[in-house]
Amino acid sequence: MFLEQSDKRIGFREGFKSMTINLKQLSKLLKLSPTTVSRALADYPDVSAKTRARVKQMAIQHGYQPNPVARRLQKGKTETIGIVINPEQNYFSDTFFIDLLSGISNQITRAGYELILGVASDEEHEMQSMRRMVEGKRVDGMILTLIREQDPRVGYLLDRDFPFVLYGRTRETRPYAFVDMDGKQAFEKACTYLAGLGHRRIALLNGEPGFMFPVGCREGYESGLFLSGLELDPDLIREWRHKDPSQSSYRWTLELFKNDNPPTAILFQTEAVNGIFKGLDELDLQPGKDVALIGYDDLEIARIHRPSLSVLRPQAREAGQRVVNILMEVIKGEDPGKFQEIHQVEMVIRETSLPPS
Amino acid sequence: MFLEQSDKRIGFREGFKSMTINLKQLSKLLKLSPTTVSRALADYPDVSAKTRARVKQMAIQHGYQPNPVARRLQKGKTETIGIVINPEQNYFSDTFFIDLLSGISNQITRAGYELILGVASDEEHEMQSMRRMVEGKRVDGMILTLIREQDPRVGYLLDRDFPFVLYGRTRETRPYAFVDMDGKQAFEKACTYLAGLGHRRIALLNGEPGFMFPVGCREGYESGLFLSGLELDPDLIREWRHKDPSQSSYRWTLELFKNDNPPTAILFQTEAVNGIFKGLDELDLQPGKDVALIGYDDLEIARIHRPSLSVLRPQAREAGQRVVNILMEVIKGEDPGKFQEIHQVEMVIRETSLPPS
DNA sequence: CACTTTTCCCAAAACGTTTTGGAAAAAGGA
DNA sequence: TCCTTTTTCCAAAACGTTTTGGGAAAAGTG
Repeated sequence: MFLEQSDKRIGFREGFKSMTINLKQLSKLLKLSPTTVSRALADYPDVSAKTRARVKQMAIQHGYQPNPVARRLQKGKTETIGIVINPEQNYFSDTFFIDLLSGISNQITRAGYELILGVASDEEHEMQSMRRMVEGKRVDGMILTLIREQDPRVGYLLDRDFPFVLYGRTRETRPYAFVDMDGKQAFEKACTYLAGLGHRRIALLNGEPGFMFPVGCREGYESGLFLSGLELDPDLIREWRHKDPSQSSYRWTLELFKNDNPPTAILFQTEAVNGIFKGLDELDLQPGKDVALIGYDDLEIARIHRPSLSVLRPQAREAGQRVVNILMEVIKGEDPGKFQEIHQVEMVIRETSLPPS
Repeated sequence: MFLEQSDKRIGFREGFKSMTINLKQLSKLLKLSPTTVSRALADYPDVSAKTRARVKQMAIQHGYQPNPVARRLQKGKTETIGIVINPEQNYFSDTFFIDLLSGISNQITRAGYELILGVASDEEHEMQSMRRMVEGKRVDGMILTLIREQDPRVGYLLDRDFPFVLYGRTRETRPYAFVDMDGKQAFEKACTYLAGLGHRRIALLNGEPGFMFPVGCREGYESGLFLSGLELDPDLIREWRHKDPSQSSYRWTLELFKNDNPPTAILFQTEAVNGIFKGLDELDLQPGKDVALIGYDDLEIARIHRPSLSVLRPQAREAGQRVVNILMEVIKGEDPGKFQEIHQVEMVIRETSLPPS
């Protein structure tokens, strides 16, 4: 059994020689038309059960897989989703992001789609990378993460009616699809929990301003204080920076305890924990004993540290899967406004959330 | 000015409406054939300078970009590179990997290619994800990372003559292309440096067995000891596990100092530093003062810790760029055996590499 | 049996490029 | 002027699918 194409290519020694069969060759083998073979494989009802079985068997035997590039051209779809990550916002130290990406990737593969990745180190390159994907017709849809309060990417995509889903939210009046964690509810829960234990001075080390996530965190924090009858003290709130989470949180921790009336508990994003530990250590304060701690994100350090860290645990993997499923609907033409999901965040109480001593 | 296609699609309200122009429409606008327009844009010499300019101007004006899917079909290339990452080997906590990915991505974009990402949580899924890319004709080449001593992926790709480049090396007799860091030389350098300071008991906390990188580390360590006239003590060598770097290194650190003749210095991969710090802390040993430390990889923690950590610093970003450049050559049909690069690793002396006290 | 319906298959077109193999027009040479 | 060479352009084919719009044969119906 030899194939037409491989004959043609004899002596064609440069590059990778594809030894795979294509539709025409397969149909010749079966003495059927390419049409019928294609339709048999796609389970169209207008091909008899017998030939369908025969076609499928032969396809498997020869390891036939339709050339995705040709299919994409014909279907007018790229079968591809784009995402742009930003290494400067050292996002990756979070297992959470890997979980998100893992959920996204699995679901995309299940749909027979591809995930293409852009890496951009600042806002301008992020936009540039996205434009290349969108205007270059390289993707059918975009996934956006690490959303800013004012995020030009969202306006850009809305303007051209291009399918996308946010992991997060932004300030934008037009309807769009998103999956977000309920940071507000999470921080409210953590805050009232600590207050319930008797803590009266609860500090918040929040994420970098300009991004949307810290906004919800702060709302939850304030609401938690309010519900517990505690007063807001601006001195107990500060933000760390993405580019040096540990350094900025370290400095702030030191400052925090210069306060006449220092806190007995801190809420923060686990990413910044190293700086806090370092600061507390320097001040001879025991984490969990002298100061209660609850972090957002269940990173490895939270589990292995002694005392182990109480955390708020977002289900990133499932969120990633939802993002993809929603994006597929939006690509099909569904109204994006219908897909706005806010996921609950679980609280995991470990050893650093005791009553004040 | 209206376009044929947009007329046809009036009322076609589902999904994203492409408002972009294609080659036929552009050539109609220019009153030229598609052939000429295509060749003008590709700078073929058989189109006059004047029309070339006219074509390019019009192309820019209408934002024409050739449809990559159509081009790929015609050219018989996917213009796409694949990579599979494994979140279980929590590789991402390393900024180093992000640097690598960043270099890879930038260079791929520069070449007009795409990077598609697979996420797989174990060896079997890694293989499966790669097979989908290769046999499904979804990529022109593969990049492999986190290489094992016996790595079935390499054999698989060699068997079908498929272009690929390793970041790392493996045990394989057939020639293949790789870019690797000189772990051996790095650890040798660190070891002789410490010995030169007067350390006589130098321990090695190595990476997970089964992977290739730790092999080089150990060779360098042993060679460093030998060059310094020190004897190898198997009690001073242990491996940590990818799935819980901190936990495993913590336990080993405690064991290590139960030794009658404990070490005065430790070589390790920075990823495992948290466990070491924790262990030393528990033993009331000061890092850098009581025990000298040199880690491999310049992570954030190494810079911000006090005392700051001396490290071996691989240039991951540049390595990533080299990987891509080499892969492009291999795809063109160059002999992979020609491309075997071993990059030097720089040593950065900070505060944890003092003479023994 | 004659007619209609259903079943099963296929030729041709289409997706949007690039490449091939000329051909017409312009320029150069005697 | 006539022939050759160079310049400039283009029609058609090709890449490998899926979809469109039938059409022939088989089955059902009276």
